[in-house]
Amino acid sequence: MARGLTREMLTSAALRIVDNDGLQALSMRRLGTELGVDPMAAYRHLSNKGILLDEVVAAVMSEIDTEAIDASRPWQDQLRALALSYLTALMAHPHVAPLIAERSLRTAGSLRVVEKALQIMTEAGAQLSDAMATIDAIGLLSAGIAQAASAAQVPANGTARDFSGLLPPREFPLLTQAAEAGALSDGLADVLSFAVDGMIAVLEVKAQSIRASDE
Amino acid sequence: MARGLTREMLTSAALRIVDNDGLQALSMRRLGTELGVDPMAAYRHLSNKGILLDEVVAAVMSEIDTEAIDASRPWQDQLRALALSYLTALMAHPHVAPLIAERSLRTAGSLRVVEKALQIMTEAGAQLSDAMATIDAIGLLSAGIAQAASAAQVPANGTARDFSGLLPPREFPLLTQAAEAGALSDGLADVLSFAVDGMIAVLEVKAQSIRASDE
DNA sequence: CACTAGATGTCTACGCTGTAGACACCAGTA
DNA sequence: TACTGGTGTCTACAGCGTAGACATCTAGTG
Repeated sequence: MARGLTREMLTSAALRIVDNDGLQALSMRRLGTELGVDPMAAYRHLSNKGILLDEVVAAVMSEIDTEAIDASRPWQDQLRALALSYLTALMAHPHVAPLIAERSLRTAGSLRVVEKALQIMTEAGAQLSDAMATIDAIGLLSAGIAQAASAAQVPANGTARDFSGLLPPREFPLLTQAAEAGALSDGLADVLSFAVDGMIAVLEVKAQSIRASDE
Repeated sequence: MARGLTREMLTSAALRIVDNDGLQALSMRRLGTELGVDPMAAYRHLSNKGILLDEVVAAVMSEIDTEAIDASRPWQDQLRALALSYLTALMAHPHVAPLIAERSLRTAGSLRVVEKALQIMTEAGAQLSDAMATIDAIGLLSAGIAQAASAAQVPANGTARDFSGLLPPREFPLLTQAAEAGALSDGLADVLSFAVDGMIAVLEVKAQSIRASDE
């Protein structure tokens, strides 16, 4: 009867399944098999599958390392580091990304990170609403990037991706050029830093103008 | 026997179902019911459900209005307008957003938009890789925003969202403040324009420095 | 020590899903 | 008129999440 089933065992087994075989592979039956236990056993610890998914999201979120950010560095670097930590955690479990995007980006587990980011930016003189926008953008972008990475890995049952060879150069000259330069599928991660740099630029300008009007 | 079933009828019925009742409501059986036809009839026109979903994505993409962009305006405005068109199309069908995020952001239907955006930015002196990054960011952010909007509408089967009343102010002072200011759930759409403005700023600076080194 | 109450794992079963395969019919061509 | 290919229908299968009954093991109480 294997009396020792716990929420943590279920969560980590679930995460293992998702990491190895993708999100669609995570069924309650598969989860049971993975732990050598009846599928229904999970329901003694988790009232439904949704809760299990929340738990998986929380597990990934808990891997984000906020302590590694050096508070002595300029706020711009801190923000960049935080964004990178976030993306890194997600990219470690790309198949979880759809869950993160779907189940709100601010589930309990990520509150810690959000608070940290707010702190960095407001101390730098940013307005709360701008800081929130920046955070949302970082979260959404990271989730999107990870999701794209996940989708690229899984064949995704009969969908026609990868038209690399077959896009008509007449109609799409620039796209063709970009594809040939490899700018399409590569460097999706650069998108985040590009966007973050952009938002930092805006925050800098705004903070400066506020400081100027204060004097 | 209703001899007149077409791919378009199936696609538009599917989109109607998704818009009204969410993505999880779209089953082949439901699709059949919607059209007063046997569930299996759809398989005469679409080899599997994945193709149907691709078709739905394409339908939404086709609603993006690239012609409405005024070429006489400065490129910054054009880019902003394009981003807004993209988001608007997605927000018209928020429940489709997960599909768009999952099935690559550059399915056939959106190539047109991507090419247009590339054109705007390269004519303004941007490098192709930077332009691609900007486009990816716009696409991912729009999809993320729409997805968040979709998730907020659907109760999402037993997940604990909306901790508005119950987040401990001691631990999360800034978050609490932001929540009280309503900066959390409102204005997700502002996130896109904030990020776009940021990336425009970066593109401007880069273009300027390139022009300077040319002389 | 005996007994009980609760927690936990197991089993069966229901209605849902996508879709394979056989069948029935109808339109157009030879 | 006979046939052929396209289309809609029907049945069936394996898989899903999970409700509800049952069995068993553990801890606490007298």
